[in-house]
Amino acid sequence: MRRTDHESPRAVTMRDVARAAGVSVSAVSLVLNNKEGARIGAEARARIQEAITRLGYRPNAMAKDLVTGQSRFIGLVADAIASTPFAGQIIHGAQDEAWRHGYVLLVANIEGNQDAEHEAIAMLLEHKVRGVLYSTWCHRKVEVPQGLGESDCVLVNCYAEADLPAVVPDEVTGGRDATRLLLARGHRRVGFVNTTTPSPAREGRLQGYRDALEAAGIAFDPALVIDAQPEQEGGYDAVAALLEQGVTGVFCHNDRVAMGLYDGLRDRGLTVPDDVAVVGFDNQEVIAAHLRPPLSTVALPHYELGVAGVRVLLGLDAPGPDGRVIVGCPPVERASVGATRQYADLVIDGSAARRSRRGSADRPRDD
Amino acid sequence: MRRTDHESPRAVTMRDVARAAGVSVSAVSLVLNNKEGARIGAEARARIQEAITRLGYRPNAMAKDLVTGQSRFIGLVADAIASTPFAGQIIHGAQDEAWRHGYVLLVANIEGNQDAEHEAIAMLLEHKVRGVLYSTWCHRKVEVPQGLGESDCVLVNCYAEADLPAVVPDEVTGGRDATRLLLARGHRRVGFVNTTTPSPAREGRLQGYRDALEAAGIAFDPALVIDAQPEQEGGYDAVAALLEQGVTGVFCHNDRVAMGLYDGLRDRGLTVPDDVAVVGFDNQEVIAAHLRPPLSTVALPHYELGVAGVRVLLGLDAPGPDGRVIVGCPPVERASVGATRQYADLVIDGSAARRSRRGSADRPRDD
DNA sequence: CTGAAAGCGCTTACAG
DNA sequence: CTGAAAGCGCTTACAG
Repeated sequence: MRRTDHESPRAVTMRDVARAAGVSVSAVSLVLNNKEGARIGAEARARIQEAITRLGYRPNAMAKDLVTGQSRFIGLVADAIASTPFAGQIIHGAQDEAWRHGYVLLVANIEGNQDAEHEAIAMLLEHKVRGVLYSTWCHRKVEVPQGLGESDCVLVNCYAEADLPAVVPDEVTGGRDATRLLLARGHRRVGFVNTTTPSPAREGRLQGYRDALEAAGIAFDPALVIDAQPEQEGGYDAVAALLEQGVTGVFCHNDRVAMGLYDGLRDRGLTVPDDVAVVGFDNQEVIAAHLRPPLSTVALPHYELGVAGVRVLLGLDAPGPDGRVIVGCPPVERASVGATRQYADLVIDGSAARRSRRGSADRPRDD
Repeated sequence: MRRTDHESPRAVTMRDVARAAGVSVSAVSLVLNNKEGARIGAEARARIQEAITRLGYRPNAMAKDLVTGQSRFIGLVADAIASTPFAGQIIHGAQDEAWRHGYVLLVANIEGNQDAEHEAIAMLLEHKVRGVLYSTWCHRKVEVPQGLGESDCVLVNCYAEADLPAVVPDEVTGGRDATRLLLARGHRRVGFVNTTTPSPAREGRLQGYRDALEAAGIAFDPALVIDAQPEQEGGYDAVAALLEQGVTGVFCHNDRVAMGLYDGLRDRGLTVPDDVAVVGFDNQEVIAAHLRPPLSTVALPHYELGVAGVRVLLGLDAPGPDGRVIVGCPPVERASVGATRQYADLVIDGSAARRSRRGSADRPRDD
């Protein structure tokens, strides 16, 4: 078993390189950061390069940060990295964007632990992070912890009383587009299985549902809205009430609810989409893409939320006057609403999300 | 909108504290790290404390690391943080354990991007990490990238030709325990839907299945083993062949396959567990805990893999002579095998996993 | 065109 | 019991 000696013989430093190349450390620093002004002789340059590779020199990022007075860290506090893939997508987006600008992510996971949160924030602050992204896996209102005021801070997938920039998904437009997926197939009695949990998702998606109905000239019927726990069990249990109302299409608060609904319908010998068309929310791939039939849904743009969070933090994007950046939730059409008009899943890339973010910027709400 | 000034007026430093308290910086450093030998007067100590809180002083971790010559970073390279919750659980475990020892996780996500991998490793090395955990979401053999040799390195949920310590799940015992869940209910014709993908999971779980049958005195029948793609679709498609063989219980390569199997059985009017009992693998909560009926399965110990990775890296745990640390996969019993003998899910905590890791240490295999 | 020197914020012997 | 000094590995004016 190879055991790398970590009482290493001493790391190779810039001075070693300088000595090996027969130049000063300043010269090495200059070519390393290939500074414009630096006029270093071609052969000196070559000797330096050679020494660097021969000695296997690696710059010391911390020494560099120390002297330049600013670290290249961005802190990311996440509340549930282990329970859902959602936090992972935020991290992925944040990291890609941070990297693009020479920053590195310092991730602190807070699995509902208050003490860990304090510790985590202290840790980030002691590393003199450029700023911190405070993120939640589920869109909600948060109490921003103390110490965060000492640093730049952007909220991601959450918002607060405090006057902090917040990047959040566009629940209203998402709910509207989900409903439209059904209306476009001619469904007129469209049920909505909402969550029982008060949240921006609950209020926003309901608003979107109502907006879509209104735009289609369909009167809102409260009897078609069923509150249920936002899991498979909730969807399953909602089936009876929905069928009683004679719905032909159902918009579910999330994909898990839709999965339960599928089971309930099947138990009654009904099929999707012929008897009842179904649309979910979240685009949780492991479920939505693999139900029978695959589930039409609306994607939560976690990756884009992470990207946008970093951009706001670095001052590359500015939030609206209300301090919000609203990111669109792109619809993903699959077979659960009938023959798809387009067979490929809608592409969810940066440009698409950015487009929808702008498109919905005039509609900042959902709290 | 509050915009924290990041051209900050200059961070408060130890010298500021020293000046404010009327002592030397050494004195401040001493009380800050409450060094044993340090004899600082009680009142000086008090003045220092007061100055620290009044000025809101935060130590600079990077300066500290620089002078002590060792950083408190542990690097974690993950290959798919965004696609599954699995990587998140590894990160969670690694972070908890790292934190416990005063280390902080520097996470680098590699979503299948070779270039990003090189960049990421360079980044970690330049931060002079104490070592790096190279992890995959799916247990497999990997090619360890170049630069990693420059640092201590532990493989997590993967292994390599190279002579590196590897922390991996116990696929064999997992497969055996999953099969036992069915045998214990009296099933004698037990099918196994394995994956088509060659992998330690494929070979190990099959071995476990065979071991369990043998221990129960049941002859292995190759016709009962169906290879299928490891997703819902694979499970659904396997139903016909399984029923043809007259199975009464099925062990599925993973929970997603089990989910597809449920659908296939239901389409034929069969019920779980009365007509066919089902067991999965992975314990992917969002699915397993919410199927109808909830799915018995075997948990992949991602959290514990992360913990163990850090422990091996820090030299707190030693791998076996073959360089492996094998972590157990605890069975989680739910209703899909019939009335549960114990109603609560088996607890998957550190001690349990550690126990099973030891318990299976004499059984290092699966490649 | 290149080198010597100061300094980033700390810690740790070493003097007093 | 406490302070002055050197040094961690860098960068950046500033001299030659």
